[in-house]
This record gives sequence, structure tokens and C-alpha cells, in this order.
Amino acid sequence: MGADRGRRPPVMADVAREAGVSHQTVSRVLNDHPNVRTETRMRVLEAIDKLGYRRNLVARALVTKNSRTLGVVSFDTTLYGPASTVYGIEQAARAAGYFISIVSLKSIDRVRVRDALDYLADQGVDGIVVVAPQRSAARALVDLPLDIPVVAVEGGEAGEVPVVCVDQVEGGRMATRHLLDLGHETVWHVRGPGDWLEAEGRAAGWRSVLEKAGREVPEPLAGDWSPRSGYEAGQSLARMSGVTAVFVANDQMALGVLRAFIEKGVRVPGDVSLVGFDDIPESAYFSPPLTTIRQDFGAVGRQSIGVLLRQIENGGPLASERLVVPPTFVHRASTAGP
Amino acid sequence: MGADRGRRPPVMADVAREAGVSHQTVSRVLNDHPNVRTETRMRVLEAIDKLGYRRNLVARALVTKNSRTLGVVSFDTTLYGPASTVYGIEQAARAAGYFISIVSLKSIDRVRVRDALDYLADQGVDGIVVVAPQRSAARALVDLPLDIPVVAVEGGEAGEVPVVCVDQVEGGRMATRHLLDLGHETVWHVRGPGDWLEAEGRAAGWRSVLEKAGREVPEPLAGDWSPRSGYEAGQSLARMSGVTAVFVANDQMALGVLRAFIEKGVRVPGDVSLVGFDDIPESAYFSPPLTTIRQDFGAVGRQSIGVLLRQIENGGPLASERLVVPPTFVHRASTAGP
DNA sequence: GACCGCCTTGTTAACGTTCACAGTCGTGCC
DNA sequence: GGCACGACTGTGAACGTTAACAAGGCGGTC
Repeated sequence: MGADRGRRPPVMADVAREAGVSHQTVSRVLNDHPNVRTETRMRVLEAIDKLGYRRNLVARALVTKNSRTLGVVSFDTTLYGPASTVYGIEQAARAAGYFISIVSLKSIDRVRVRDALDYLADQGVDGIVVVAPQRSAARALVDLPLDIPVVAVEGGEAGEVPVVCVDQVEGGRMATRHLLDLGHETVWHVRGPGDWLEAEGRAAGWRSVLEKAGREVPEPLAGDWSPRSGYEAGQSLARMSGVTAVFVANDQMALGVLRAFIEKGVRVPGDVSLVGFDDIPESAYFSPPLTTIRQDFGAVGRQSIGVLLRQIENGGPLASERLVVPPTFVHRASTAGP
Repeated sequence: MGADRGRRPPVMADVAREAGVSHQTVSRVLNDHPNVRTETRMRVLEAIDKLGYRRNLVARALVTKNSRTLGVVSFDTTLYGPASTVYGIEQAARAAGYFISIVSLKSIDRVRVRDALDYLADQGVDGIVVVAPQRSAARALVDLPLDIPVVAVEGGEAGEVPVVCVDQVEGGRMATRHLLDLGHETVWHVRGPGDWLEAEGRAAGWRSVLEKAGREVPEPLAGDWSPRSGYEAGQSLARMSGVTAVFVANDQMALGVLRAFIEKGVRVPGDVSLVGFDDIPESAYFSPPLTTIRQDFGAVGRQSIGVLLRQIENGGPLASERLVVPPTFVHRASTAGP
């Protein structure tokens, strides 16, 4: 209707002219400022509607100094855990009216994490969630010179930044306790890669239960989370004698172990009982269906956004927090008495 | 030293003062403008370094009208396919110096896709990748009033927006041809949910090979991509007689089918051969390891960013393109002759 | 030697919003 | 009746960058 001269998207001033008010009044209407007469507000809203005006968030960010965007740094978002966590984060952030900007790292080390943080800070994000499941990544977060709120997910020791994580140690305990309760003499362990905090936590839980029960603690085998590494560990375990119960640090490796056992004629749970970790969607359909420990990634995502927003509203870093999400035990058919 | 009065981050003018030049010269150095004397450039760079100056990308975006940010709209990024695609997109985008802003949808319909696009457009993204594997999502993209480059991934018919996709039909053909080549009389099919283009494509490929070979075309069973739905389909198939070969539309459902078969005593590949689709990391460790069709999600991500950037540089939507990424056949142990 | 041109730098004005402040009313109170 | 105060609106100046234009210096050419 004669209001789109030049095909340039309308700006606040155009709306103001259309409604016969000043640009400031338009701004007030947009920001729900109380002191605007109802009739004026209506006129402005009509003008906005007529012109198809949309507020320019970039200009807004320039002056308010916040962009309503949060950054997420994550390791390989192809994996089930990180993908689910990021998903949870995204849902929670959008619900709170924030955008999510993602950086996905192929490998994590201090330099790369630092670069990613700088990169996001440059872009003007209001806060950053770092999904930092590795010790090196967690360490990259201490004495950060950034003056922007950060929260670590699975970030290890509560250091200078708040942390949200699943109680990995308790998960390891649950798995091991379950196997001992079934009557197994001791429990073998296929752990995750050395640098990973989750791997350490699960192994620590496993070890503590065995020690407290006065059982022998076998040397753990190490994998890299992949089914292939689980397969290799499974081949080793099948060659060993006296193995009746194995706690594998994630479901993907458990699948590999399962495969190796089947190839060697080791029956599960007939000969060996198996417990995994994560409860990926596939686990319930393994043969046999896998007993495992479920992590509530959605809760982790929500909690981390919660902590971050509290920091942002607070205006500064709050006393370093540590939120722990409990895991749950999922009993299926891969475990039985010896 | 002595240049951080008030703890305010330094701006271009501060650098200019420090280097004894105008802010414009600083801008020129930052943007690699050719006409700056080497010595001047050095002085500016030193000043930048000394002050720890970082360019404000928000202010830059305001005046240049591009934010070097791309939006991604995707369906449930927890699934392996979308997650991998988004990962590929992110890698490619960052390599090209772009940020990625993500919106992950729980369910896809015209309204929600439209909202997501608006949301991203508001934020000032330079272009949007829509991972639109459903017919309804693809339809949401036609006659978009948006004046911002868009590319659809798995987006169906080459309509008004460019499309990048894996050749699902060919994948379905490969799977079916392989089974016929092994000597099976015909091939059953567990397809994906009705609205999904990928499901349709794979089913179409399957059907076309059977028809061309003059074989009977059994009524396909429908799943929803989940292992559970595959399990249910598997139970039905196990009850039917004459089933010797099944093409399942994704690996997760194939796992469910496998589980149902094992429970019913149907041997794979002894009694029935099975082909999946996707080649998720787990597939090689199923029992038996799954013959499947691999999709190169990384390539899809890269291609889509390529198309998008070409559009952005071009300044307008280019003649609607359709890039097809070929799938590859992965032979494992779940298939054999009848 | 004057003029043209390029290289280099600086000055000023956008970009589209919010913030700080200053008005202009109308109302109530002493 | 004057004055203070609240509600409402407008004016000007930020925010930090790039774009457009102008200007000075220096070399080369006829």
C-alpha cells in the first residue's frame, strides 16, 4: 500500500511516520513500556502490521550489548550423548527466548576450546555452554580471561565455572552393585578413553564398589567409546577365564563386546552378564536387550541453560555451582546370576 | 599499558589513537584493504595487539548488513541422520568463516517451519539451511516471502529453492537389486513414516526394481524409524511365510527386525536376508553385521553450504538447483542367497 | 613546469536501535 | 490559584563499525 518504496525493509522511523508518533514511542510499544496510551499503542501496532515491520535485532544488540544468543561449544555432535545434550540445550534456550550458536569440535584441547570461546565471544553471545567431557577441555576453562558467563557440562571439578553433570560415579556404582547383587564374584570393566571425565567417573564408581565389597579389582580394559573398540575388548575378555560379569562404559562399546562374545560362543547372560551406560535408543533391541544406566540428557541441557541465565541476569559469575543430575538404572536381559 | 581505563573493552577509536592514525585506517587494516602503507599497517597491528582489541561483529553486521551467520532448521537433531548432517553443515560453514545458529524442531509442520525461518531471519542470518526431510516441511518452503537465501536438504522436488539430497531412490534400488542378485524371488520392505521424503524415495527405488524384474511387489510394512517399530514389523514378517529377503528403510528399524527374528528363531541370513539404510556406527557390530546403504552426510552438509554461499555471493536466488549425493553399498554378513 | 593520476590517509555520514533527558499535558492538593 | 507530580511523548545523542567522499603528496609525461 504505497509504503514499500525502494523495496527496503521498513524501519522504526517508517512505522513512526505511519502512526504519526516518534520512533521512540514505537520502541516503547515494542518493549512493552507501561507508559503508552492504549490508543497510541493500537495505532503503532496497526502501522507495524500494515508495513510488515520487523525489529532489527542486530541494531538492538549493538546498543543494549546483549544479543539474546547463547553459544554452545561441543565435542563431536554426532555422538548420541553430545547430540542429546545439545538438543536439550537448544530446546531450553529457545523456550527462554534465546538463540543458539554452535561450534562443534573435532578434537578438544586447550587451544581449540579457547579459540571456540573467543570466536563465540566475538560474535557477541551473552553466555556460553561448554560441553566439556574431557579433562583437557575442562582445564581450558580455568582462569579464562573472558568476562562473559560460562557454564560447563560434564566439566569435572567445580572450579571457577559452574558445572552441570550427570553423576557418573553413582552410575558406575549402580552398574557394579547390580552385578555383585546377582552373585558375581567380581566385575570386569571396559572403560572409556583416558582423558574423559565420564570415563574416569564411571571407572571410579566401579572400583569403589568392588573395593568396599572386598573383591578383587581386575585391570580395566580401555576403549574409545566406539563399537569397534568394544569389539576388541570383547575379544580379549573372551580369551580370559573367570570372567562372568562386565560393566562397559557405554552402550556402543557394549554392542561391540556383545558381538565379540557371540563370535566366540560366549553366551550373554548365560556365561557373562553385561551392563552398559547411556541407554541409547538401540539398546533395548540388542540381543539380548542391554541392561544399562540411563542419563537424562534433556535435564542436563535444561539445567545448564538455567545456570547460565541465572548468571546473565545476576550480571556476574555467581558462586561456583555444581548441579548433579542422577542417572537411572534400566534393567533388561543382559544380566543374570552366575 | 594504561589503556584500559574503566575496564571498557577497547574500540577502533582507541586503537587509532594508540597508533596515531584515524579509525578508518584501522578499519582498512582489519579488512585487508590494499592501500595501506606497510609501516602504518605494522603500527596499527601493534596497537591492536597491545590493547587486546577485538572487532565488534555486531556493529559490523549493522552497517554491512550481513552477519556471517547462517541459520539451520532441523528436525530432531538427536537422530543419527540429522545430527550428522548438521555436523557436516557446521564444519563446512565454519571453514568458510560463518557461524551457525540452530533451531531444532520437535515436530515439523508448515507453521513451525515458517516460525523458525522468521525467527532466524529476525536474528539477521545471511542464509538458511532447512533440513526438511518431510513433505510438509518441504511444502512450507514454496512461495516463501523471505528475501533471504534458502537451501533445502532432503527437500524433495526441486521447486523454488535449491535442494541438496542423497539419492534415496538409487539407494532403494541398490538394496533391492543386491537381494535379487543373490537369488531371492522377491523382497519385502519395511518403510519409514508416510510423510517422509526419504521413506518415499527408498520405497520407490525398491518398487521400481521389483517391477522392472517382473517380481511380485509385497505390501510394504510401515515403521517410524525407531527400533521399536522395526521390532513390530519384524514380528509380523516372522509370522508370514515365504519371506526370504527384507529391505528395511533404516538401520535402527533393521535392528528391531533382527531382534524380532531372533526371538522367533528366524535366522539371518540363513532364513532371511536383511538390508538396512544409513550405516550408523553400530551396524557393523549387529549380529550379524548389517549389509546397508551408506549416506555421506558430511558431503550433504558441505554441498548445502556451498549452494547457500553461492547464492549469498550471487546476491540473489540462483536458478533452482538440485544436487544429488550418491549413496554407497556396504556389504556385510546379513545377506546371503536363499 | 604544469597537469594528471595513483597511493595513502582523514573526515563525515550513515546503519537502526535504545537511553537519557526534556518537554507537555492534566490532575490533585494546599 | 499556584505548584508539584504523574502520565505520556518527543528530541538528541549514543553504540562501533563501514561507506563515500575529499584531500594531500609524489611520480611521471608531454
